[in-house]
Amino acid sequence: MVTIKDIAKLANVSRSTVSRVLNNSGYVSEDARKRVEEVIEETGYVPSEQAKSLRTKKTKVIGVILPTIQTETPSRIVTGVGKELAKHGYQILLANTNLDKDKEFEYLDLLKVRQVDGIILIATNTEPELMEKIKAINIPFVMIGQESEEVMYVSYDDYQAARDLTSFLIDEGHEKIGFIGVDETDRAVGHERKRGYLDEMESRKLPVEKEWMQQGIFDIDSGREAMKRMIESIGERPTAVLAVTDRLAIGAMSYLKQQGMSIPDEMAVAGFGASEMSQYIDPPLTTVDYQNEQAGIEAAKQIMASIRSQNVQEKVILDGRLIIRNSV
Amino acid sequence: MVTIKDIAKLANVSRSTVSRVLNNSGYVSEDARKRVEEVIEETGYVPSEQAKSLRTKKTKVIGVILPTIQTETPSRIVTGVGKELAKHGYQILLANTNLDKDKEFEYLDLLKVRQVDGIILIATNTEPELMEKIKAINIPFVMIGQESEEVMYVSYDDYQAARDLTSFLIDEGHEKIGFIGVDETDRAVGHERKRGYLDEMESRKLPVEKEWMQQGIFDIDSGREAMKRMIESIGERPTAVLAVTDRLAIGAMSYLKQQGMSIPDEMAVAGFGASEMSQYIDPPLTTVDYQNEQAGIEAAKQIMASIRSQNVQEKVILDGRLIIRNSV
DNA sequence: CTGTTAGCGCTTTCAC
DNA sequence: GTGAAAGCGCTAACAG
Repeated sequence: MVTIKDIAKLANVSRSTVSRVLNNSGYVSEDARKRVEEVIEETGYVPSEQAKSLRTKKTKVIGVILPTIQTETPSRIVTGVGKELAKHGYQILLANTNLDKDKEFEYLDLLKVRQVDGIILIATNTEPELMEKIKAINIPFVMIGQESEEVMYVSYDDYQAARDLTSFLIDEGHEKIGFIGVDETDRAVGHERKRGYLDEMESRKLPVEKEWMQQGIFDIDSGREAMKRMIESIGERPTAVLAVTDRLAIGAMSYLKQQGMSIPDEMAVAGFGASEMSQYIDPPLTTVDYQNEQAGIEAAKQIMASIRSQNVQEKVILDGRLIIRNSV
Repeated sequence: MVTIKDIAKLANVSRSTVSRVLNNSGYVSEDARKRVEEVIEETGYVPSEQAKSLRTKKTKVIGVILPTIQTETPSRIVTGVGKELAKHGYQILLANTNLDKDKEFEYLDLLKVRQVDGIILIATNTEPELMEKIKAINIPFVMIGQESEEVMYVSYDDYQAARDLTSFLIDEGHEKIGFIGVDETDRAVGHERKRGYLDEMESRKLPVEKEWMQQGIFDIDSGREAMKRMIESIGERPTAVLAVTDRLAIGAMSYLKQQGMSIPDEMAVAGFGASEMSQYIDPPLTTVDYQNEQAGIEAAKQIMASIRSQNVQEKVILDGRLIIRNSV
């Protein structure tokens, strides 16, 4: 391996001088600079990031903790983060919890040990212990997808989007509207979207039956199951259903179609997330586009600003954009 | 920041002794060990991976180069790689080319500079210059998804899977079978799957019309377009179509349904990849499951073996498993 | 069993 | 303008 020492020797200068031309810092005579550059060229030398960061305390690596890489939202976010970071010569160290919450804690430690310059967490919850831990870690940090007073974050306006979508359903003539949610420990998806739905229903003076509110987890099958429970319940049947993710909505549609019900005539369906499939499923799904990639870009920008201790925005809240298709 | 020096001082031993208890190497008296461990506990000290790897030349990081993180195959592979690597205390440094082939070269260099202990490439091609570069980089390396005599790889038996699927279609009574492929620079997906299809057709003495062979790129829309071209061509229409990815197949189905054609009665459709949507689309898609996560695990195992210079398998070829559903 | 010493590859004063 | 020297945090002979 060729090191700065070799270059110095070959160019007949000291290591300091080589370092200077490498970093464009301090004075270097044209002559010396030329010699050094030539030798670098010839040898194909590249300085070791290793050694550099031991000295400078900067690794140019950002740790990204995420719950899974197998669904579209986090994938898009990571893509955005990666694109923005690449512009600054930073890279992503991946920490995939595979939905194991304990690992969020573990990875926080691990990333600290690895001396990453910053951490981005694609969050599924905002449990106090987690927030505590993050503050204790004391590394530039940005959370994506959830809100908390304690940390910097990029989030979506889940409440408003849910209200808008519910409002749209009502405007289309629906009065009995069902809801498929998820656990409320996920504040953004579980709590806020539900709150938006409920508030909008209430402000329009529309009743909500208990059986119309079902809960799933994040997969397609649980959407099926939730829809099944809603349909099989005895009371009045809703004419539309709002699912808090596209996957749940797709599961719901799958069940409805299997039962021979027509969408949207017998049951309108809407989701969240603008998944790729939402436009190819039959009928195409009405949903909310959250610009996930943009969220990733914003988070990366924030963390870069934070690292450079520039003026940092404590929070960025992105809007959802309603995409109206034939499922309603 | 608390360093080994601090621990040494506080525990009244030398840095070497601290290092010894840290790494469980060499002899350390019970007494000293206890003192050191206590101090470590109290201070919450964790050794810097930075410094360690400068010394040991091991970073415990594996670079993963991939074309995109937004489709299921690479996501599943990365999940597998991550799981296996985590067992060994290794992490993934992500290098997402966003389908820009030039970046494969750039990232190879970048990962080298970062001194990663190994590189895994989720490959879309096996161009000679790329293979050259990889060998020049001289870091433990495993390629996934493509084959090459030059490097270690984990791949799928694309040829056989394509033959099997074609054979299945024929067994179901189809004689006129169309094909939606991709560019053959992607040897595995473009070339081998096509070869499997053609060989099987030939061995069964079935003709293949030129118009039955269409080409798309990797997205759903291009599947639609390809199907459209096939349907609109003048000659005889096939009764079944084989698409080399599920997304292409889903695009094709989307077009067929839009045209009011019934699947599988008027046109049977089959894909590759066992995408999640394949089971929820209507009708559920016949496809080939490639155990992508397993491929990631295998690749990680190989690279770990290679790093530890244990006996390494030069190649691992995984089978595809036919999943028969109602689209045929 | 333990400490001393040297050094990984680089940056950064501080003199000259 | 340039070099010498120190040091980032750690490991690994080597000597005792």
